[in-house]
Amino acid sequence: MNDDAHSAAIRVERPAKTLRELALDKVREAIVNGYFRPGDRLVERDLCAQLGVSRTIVREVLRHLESEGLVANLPNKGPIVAHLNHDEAKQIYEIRGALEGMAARLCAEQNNPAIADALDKSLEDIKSSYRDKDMAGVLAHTSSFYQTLFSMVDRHIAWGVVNLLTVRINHLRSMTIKTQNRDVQGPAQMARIVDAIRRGDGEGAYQAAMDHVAGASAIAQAVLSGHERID
Amino acid sequence: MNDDAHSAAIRVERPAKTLRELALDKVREAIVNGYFRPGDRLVERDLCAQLGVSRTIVREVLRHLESEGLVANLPNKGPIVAHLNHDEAKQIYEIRGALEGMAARLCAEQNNPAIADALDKSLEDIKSSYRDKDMAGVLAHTSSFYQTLFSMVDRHIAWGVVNLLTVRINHLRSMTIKTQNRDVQGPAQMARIVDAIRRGDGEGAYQAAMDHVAGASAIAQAVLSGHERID
DNA sequence: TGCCATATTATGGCGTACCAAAATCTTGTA
DNA sequence: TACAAGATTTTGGTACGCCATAATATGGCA
Repeated sequence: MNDDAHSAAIRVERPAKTLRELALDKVREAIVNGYFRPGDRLVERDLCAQLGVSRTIVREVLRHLESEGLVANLPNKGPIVAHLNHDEAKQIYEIRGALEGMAARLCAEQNNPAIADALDKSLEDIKSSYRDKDMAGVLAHTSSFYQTLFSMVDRHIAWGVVNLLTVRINHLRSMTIKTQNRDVQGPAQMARIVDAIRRGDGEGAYQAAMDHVAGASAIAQAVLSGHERID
Repeated sequence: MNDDAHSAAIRVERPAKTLRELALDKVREAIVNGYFRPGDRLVERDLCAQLGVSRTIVREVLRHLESEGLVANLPNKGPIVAHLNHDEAKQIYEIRGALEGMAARLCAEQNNPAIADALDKSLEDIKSSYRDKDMAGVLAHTSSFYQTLFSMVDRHIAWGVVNLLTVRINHLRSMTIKTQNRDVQGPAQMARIVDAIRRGDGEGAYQAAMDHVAGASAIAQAVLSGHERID
C-alpha cells in the first residue's frame, strides 16, 4: 500500500478489472439509471449480445446482482429486474437511518475537528452542485458525505451495507433531491449533523442523521404514491 | 437475501431447488462450519469434483459467496475463504446491535402480546437446548428468536441484512455460546428484551437488545484474542 | 556447485457448443 | 370457434477448449 503512489507513475495501464467486473458495473448501471425498468426480463443471450460477452460472464453477473437484490429470479422463467414497493423502500430508508445515525454518533464521540471539517467540505460541494443544478453531482457528493461519516470512524462494513441498500433506491434518490425545497432543506439537515458532531453531541448527531433520512423517506413515499405503478 | 419459508407451508414438495442453490448451500455450509478454513484456497476444478457439478455452477456459487463476503478473490490467485479479523467482527456485532435494537423497539411499540408470547416460545426452546447441550439447537433457536423479532414487525430486509452478516461470524457464535455462564446470561438478557416488549417499553427493549449483542461481542473479542491467529 | 534462464504445471478468465425441461407461442384441424 | 399438437424460446446445466499468468521445476552454463 505504500508503493502505489510510486508505481502509479510507472504503470501505464490499469490491468486490474476483469471483463466480468466491467460487465457487472455496466448492467448495474443500466438497472440503476433506468435503462432496464423493474419487471423487465433479463434474457441471458440478449445480454450476451448487448454486452458483447459470453454467457458465462452474463450468468455470473446475474447471480451477483441477484444476491445484491437488484435482480429477482423467477423459477423456470429467469431473471427480471427486481421491483421495489414502497414498503421495502421505507425499510431501506429506516435501516439507513439506524446505521447513519450510529455512524454520526460515533463521529461526534471522537471529538476530532477534522471530521466536521471534512464533512463541511462535502456539504459545500453538495450546495455548489445544487446551485449548478448538477443533480448527478448532488448524489455523488451526498454519497461522499456519508462515506466520510463511516470511514472516519472505520466502519467500512456498515458503509458497505448502506451502499448495497442505496443502489436499490437510487432512482428514488434522484427524484427526492429534485423536489421543491430539497436544495435548502437537505443541506440544512446535514449541517445540523455536522454541527452536532463538532459540538461532540452524540445524541444530537444521531437524531439529526435520523431526521435527514426520515425526510428523504417521506419524500420518497410521496413520490411513489404519486407515481402509481402498473406492475 | 432470497425468498424463504413463506410458501413452504403450501407447497408439498420442493424439487424446485436448482442444482446451483443446492451447491451454494453446501459450500456455504462447508465454510460456515469450518470444513473450509479462512485462507483456504477454493480451487474451481477441485470444487467441481467434490460437489459433482460443472465449473459453471461452481463459478456462480463462488461469485455469490464473494458478494456475501464469505469468499475473497485475490487477483491472479483466485478465491479463498475470507478471513475475519476482530475489528470486522466487532463491526458486525455493532450493526446487529443497531438493527436488532431497532426491531426490538418496534416490537415493543406494537403493544401486541402475541409478539412477546412467540418470543417466549423461542426462548424456552433455547433454554431447553442448553439443558440438552444441543449447541446446534441453541444457534437455530436463537436465530429463530431474532427472526421472530424482525418478522413480527415486517422488517424482512433488515432481517436479510442481519442474516447476511451473521453467517460471517457463525464460527464465533458457536464459540460464544459455549463459554462459561452463557447458558444463563444469554437467556437472561433475552428475557429482558421480551419483558420490555411485553411492557411496551420501546427504549428498554432497544437497550436490552443492544446489551445482549454487546455481551456476545465482548465474548467474541475475548475468544479471538485468546486464540492466536496467523493472518 | 550455484545461479539464472527456460520449460512445465496449475489455475483462473473466457468462450462455444450442446442437451433437457419448462414455458409460451403457432398452427392445423375438428 | 375451440382445442390439442407441435414449434419456438429460454433457462438450467454440462462439457470442453483456449489463453494468460503465476508458481514451480528443470536444466544448462559459468
